[in-house]
Amino acid sequence: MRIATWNVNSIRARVDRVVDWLVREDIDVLAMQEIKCKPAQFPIEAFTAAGYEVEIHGLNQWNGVAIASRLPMSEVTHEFAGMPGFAKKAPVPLDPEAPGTDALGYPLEARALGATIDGLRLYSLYVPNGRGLDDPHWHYKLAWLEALRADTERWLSENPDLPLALMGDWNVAPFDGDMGDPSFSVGNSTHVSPEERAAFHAFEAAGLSDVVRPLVPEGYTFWDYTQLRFPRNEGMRIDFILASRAFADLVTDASIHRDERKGDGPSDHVPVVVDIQLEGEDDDMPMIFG
DNA sequence: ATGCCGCGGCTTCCGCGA
Repeated sequence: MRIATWNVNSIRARVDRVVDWLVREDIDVLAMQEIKCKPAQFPIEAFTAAGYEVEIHGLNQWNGVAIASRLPMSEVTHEFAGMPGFAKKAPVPLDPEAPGTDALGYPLEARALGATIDGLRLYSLYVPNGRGLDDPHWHYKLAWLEALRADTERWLSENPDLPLALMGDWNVAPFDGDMGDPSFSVGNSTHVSPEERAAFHAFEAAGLSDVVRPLVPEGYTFWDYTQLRFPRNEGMRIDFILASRAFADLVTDASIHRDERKGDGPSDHVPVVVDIQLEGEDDDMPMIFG
């Protein structure tokens, strides 16, 4: 079974590239971020024709997450408990009872989508960008990560053997080698501040691990469109698959599909893939006899 | 301090992204 995550930067602008890649790479499940549309605008027909069903969580032209799967999806959830919302200016009045708002009354954004597939609990996540170290959005980012970590800890305390994978655009470069964009300076920019890195590494204390890095130690997953960042390979590693022990034990391979940043009309992110071997699942490799 | 690119929309500029 091949599971992937990809920030597609508008599914309407990218649908042909995404579906071509799904088929070519024999992907079973794809967690997408930044679909940038509402469900009615999502080009679902192209996915259906290729044999995928799609769950979509999109509220407007910003953010938006989806999961495409060849296998049935169940227990589909939007958001997670305690997920904070955001607005540049506090809504007037702040009404926690209003639909689509958090406990303070701030509007929730479409940044998390969960589904159970073949016993695996999978999330497509789009962590807030942060914008700047003195920006309210940066505090929102930290609160959002902390709420997700608290939920993760609760899910795993209730079910320690849960095969859980949190997949997506984390907007954090956890190690110095993950940051190759010279416009970011470690300690003084978003994505590489001590606070963001601590918020990311707290998921390890909660029982998750990066299941791609041990198999793919090097490589970026994002390159800015401007300033020749891709040809100069000045990118960042910010897209991750963090998984519970039960999920990590199933992983047989992983890859970062750097070539998807090439050619006409690429996303600024590339897909990150894990291969897993489920109990009783036929190995995808052909058996060689004799 | 801004544009560089690319996206979407109450579109011909602006907000946002990382």
